Amino acid sequence: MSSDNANNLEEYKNRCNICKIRSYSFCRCLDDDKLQLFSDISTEKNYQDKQNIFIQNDPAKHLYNITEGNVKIYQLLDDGRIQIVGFLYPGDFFGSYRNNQYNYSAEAIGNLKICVFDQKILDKYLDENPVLAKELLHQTSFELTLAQDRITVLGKLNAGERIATFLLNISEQRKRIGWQNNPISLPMTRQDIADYLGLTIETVSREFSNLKSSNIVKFMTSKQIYLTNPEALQSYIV
Amino acid sequence: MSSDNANNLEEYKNRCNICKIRSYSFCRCLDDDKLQLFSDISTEKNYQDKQNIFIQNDPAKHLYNITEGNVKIYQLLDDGRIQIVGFLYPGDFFGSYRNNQYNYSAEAIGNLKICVFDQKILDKYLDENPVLAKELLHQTSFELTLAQDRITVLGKLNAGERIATFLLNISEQRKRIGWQNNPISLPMTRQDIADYLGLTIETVSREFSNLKSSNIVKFMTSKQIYLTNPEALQSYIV
DNA sequence: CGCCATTTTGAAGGTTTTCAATGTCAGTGG
DNA sequence: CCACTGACATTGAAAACCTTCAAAATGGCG
Repeated sequence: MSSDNANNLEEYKNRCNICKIRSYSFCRCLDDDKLQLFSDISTEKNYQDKQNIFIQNDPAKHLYNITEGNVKIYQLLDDGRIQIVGFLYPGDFFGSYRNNQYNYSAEAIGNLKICVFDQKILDKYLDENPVLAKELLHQTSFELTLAQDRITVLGKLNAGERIATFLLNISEQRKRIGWQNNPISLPMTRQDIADYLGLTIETVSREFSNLKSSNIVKFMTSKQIYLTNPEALQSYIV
Repeated sequence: MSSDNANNLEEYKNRCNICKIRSYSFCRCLDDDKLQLFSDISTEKNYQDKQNIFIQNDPAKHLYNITEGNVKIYQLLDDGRIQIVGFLYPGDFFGSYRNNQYNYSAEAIGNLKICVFDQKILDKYLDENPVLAKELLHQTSFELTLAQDRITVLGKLNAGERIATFLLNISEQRKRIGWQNNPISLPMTRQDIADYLGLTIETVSREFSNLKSSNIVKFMTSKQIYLTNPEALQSYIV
C-alpha cells in the first residue's frame, strides 16, 4: 500500500471526527470514542446530479445521512404525476419506509455526498446506544412536524402564500445549519419547486414575477435570490 | 377506603394488562413485569366530544396515547382557516412538538379515553428502556410515511381522488387494528372531512353524491357507509 | 311535530391549470 | 466571435375545476 493510500484510509476512518455537519446531524449525540466505532458502521458515497439513490417500493435496506449537497425525495403516481415530498439538506437523515419498502424515491440534486448505514446494523447499534435511538426519535419527530406543516401549506394556502412560505422556509433552514440566509440559492429547478408546492411551473413562474415586480425579491440569477423584503413575504402567510 | 374504591384502584393499576389496544400500540414492546411499572408513569383521562386536549403552541409537557375513541389534530391560520392534519384512532400516539411547543391543536371526536404521559418522565423511562425508544421511533417513522402520503394526496390529487383515498385509508386503518373494514363509520363531520382533504364541504358532499349515484358506496346513515365497489375506489387513485 | 344544525344541490365566479408561444441562457460548433 | 441548439423559464389566452354564495332538503332531538 502506498503512503498516499494509507493517508487516504486514515482520513476516511477519521471522517466523522472532522465532519462539518456533525453538529446539525443525529450523530452529534455521540462522544468521540463512540464516534470512532460509529464511523465503522457507515460508508461514504458520492452521487451526481439526477442520480437515483433508491426508488419508491425498493426493499428498504439502508438509511442515509447527507454530508454535502441536496436530495429530493418524491412519490410518483401511475399516470406520471409527481409530488416532491421534500428537499433535503446537509445533516438531513432519510430513507423512511413502510412494510420494509421505501416510501419515496430519492435523487441527488447536484453533487452529493452521503453516509450510508445498513438498516439492520444500525438497528443493532441502536440497542446498545439508547442515546442514539432517542436522538433519531427526536430527529424523526422534528421531520414529522415539518411534514405536518407542509400538509397545511398544501391543503389551505393559495399559490402566492405557498411560494412565500417556501422562500422563508429555505431561509430558515439555512439559518438552522449556520449558513447565510439571504441571499439564498435555489438548487432545484422551477419544475421541482412546482412539484414540491403542488402547483404548475407556470404558476410558480408567475408568482415569482409578481414578487419581483413588487420589489419583494430580487433575482441575481434565476437560482440565486435576494429577499429584499422578508416582512412582506411573512405577511403573505397570514 | 371502601372495598369498591379498592377494587377500582386495583383495576386501574392493572389497566395496561387488560388494555384492548395494547397490541396495536407502542407499549406492546414491553413484557408483563415492565408493563406494571409503565402503567405507573401514565394516567388515564377522559374527554368528551369537541373538548380540547391541548392547543397549538402550548408548552408541550405531555404525550398521549388513545385507548378509546377518536381525536382530530389541526392547525389554525390567523385568518381562521383550518387544516386538519390527522384523524387519530385507538392505539395512535400524539403530542408532537417543535421547540417545546405543540405543533397542532388536538380535540376529541366523541367520547375519548387516553393515556397521558409526562414528557420528562417518559423521556427518562426511555433511557432505561431502549426497546421502548426504538418502538416509539418505529411508530413515529410510520406516522411520517403516512404524513408523506398525505402530502402527495393534497399536492396532486383532485377532489374525487382525495375522497376515494380517504375512504380506502379509513378502511385500511380499521383492518390494521383488527376492526371490520366494511361498512366503515365516519365519526367526523363533513366539514371535518373537507378540512382534512383541503376541500370545501360542498365539494365533499358533491363527491359523495357522485359515488352514491355510481353505486360505488352506499350510505346506511350519513356517518355509516358501505363500500359497494372498493375496486372502483381503488381505480380512482390511478 | 317543529326546530335547528347539518348536509345537499344549484348557479355564478375565481384561481389555477392547460395549451401555446415567446424569451433567456449556457454550451457547442462553424 | 457569433449563430445555433436545446433546456429551462416566462408570458398570454382560454378552459377547467373547485369555491363561493344562496337556497332547499334532510335528519336528529327536544
